[in-house]
Amino acid sequence: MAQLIEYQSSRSAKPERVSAKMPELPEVETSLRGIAPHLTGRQIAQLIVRNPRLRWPIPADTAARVTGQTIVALRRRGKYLLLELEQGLLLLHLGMSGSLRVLPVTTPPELHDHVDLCLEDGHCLRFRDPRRFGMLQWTPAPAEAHPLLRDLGPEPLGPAFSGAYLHQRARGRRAPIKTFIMDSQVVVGVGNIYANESLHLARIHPKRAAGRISGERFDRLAEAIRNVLADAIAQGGTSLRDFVQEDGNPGYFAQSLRVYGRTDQPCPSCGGPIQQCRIGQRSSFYCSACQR
DNA sequence: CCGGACGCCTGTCGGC
DNA sequence: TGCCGACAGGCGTCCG
Repeated sequence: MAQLIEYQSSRSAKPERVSAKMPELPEVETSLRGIAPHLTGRQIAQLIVRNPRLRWPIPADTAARVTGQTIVALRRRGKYLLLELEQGLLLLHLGMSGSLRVLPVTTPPELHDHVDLCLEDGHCLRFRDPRRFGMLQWTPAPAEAHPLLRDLGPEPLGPAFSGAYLHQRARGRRAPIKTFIMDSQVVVGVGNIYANESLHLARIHPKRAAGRISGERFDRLAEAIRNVLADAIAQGGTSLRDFVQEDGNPGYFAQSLRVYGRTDQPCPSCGGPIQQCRIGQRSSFYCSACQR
């Protein structure tokens, strides 16, 4: 099956959509919803690791740790997927090129299909990750105690996240607001794409110092972040069935974008040209008329 | 404590 | 046409 949407570089003539190859929070949530019905309550028959060299190497004893265990529940924390087992949990991160599908174990693996979590029912959860920025780790620790999860900020769609919260955390911070909201200790799940989109929606300049933004504008920003993420999750619902196809679509979805990758194109609000700059080593896009 | 830079990795694309 | 450098990005880690 042809790729649904082709990737458009930031300087190309008409980039309106971007392939959802970059798992941000909505993609992870969509993955969770797609795979959970196929995994919950199932027993792990085998773990096949074809290439253990991900972000951190998959320890050699991981298969022994998880084989025979039942997957009790699946959860998401930030961009981490948590598979709760009878003993311990499996942490899974998609990095920036990871994707998950549920397939018959007989489906031949392709290049970059690094891991199969095989179930007793003849299916497997297949993890593909060309750039290998993802991770898979078993840990006996409860999620709250794990070093990678312990210091994470609140969920942007949860009750602890608000403009008042952001305002309080930003006090004294001189970092650009874009860097600030991409800090997972401040709030989880806001990657580069959605940071750009949220700031445009909230009409805040991405370079503005976080500590110099009013409470009112933080209210707007918190709402923008929630709306942008919730909309993307809602779009993802339409492609859930792709998770059980074996013909290559990883089940992600295309996202319509206001500013990301749209350098020199008209701002959707005022028609002025979208600007591009670098903030914290990341490409940033904004409208210099709308965002202050 | 804070902020900025770096490195991991591969596929894609522009330029020569 | 082929090669090569730049770029994309999450995020832990290191350094000033």
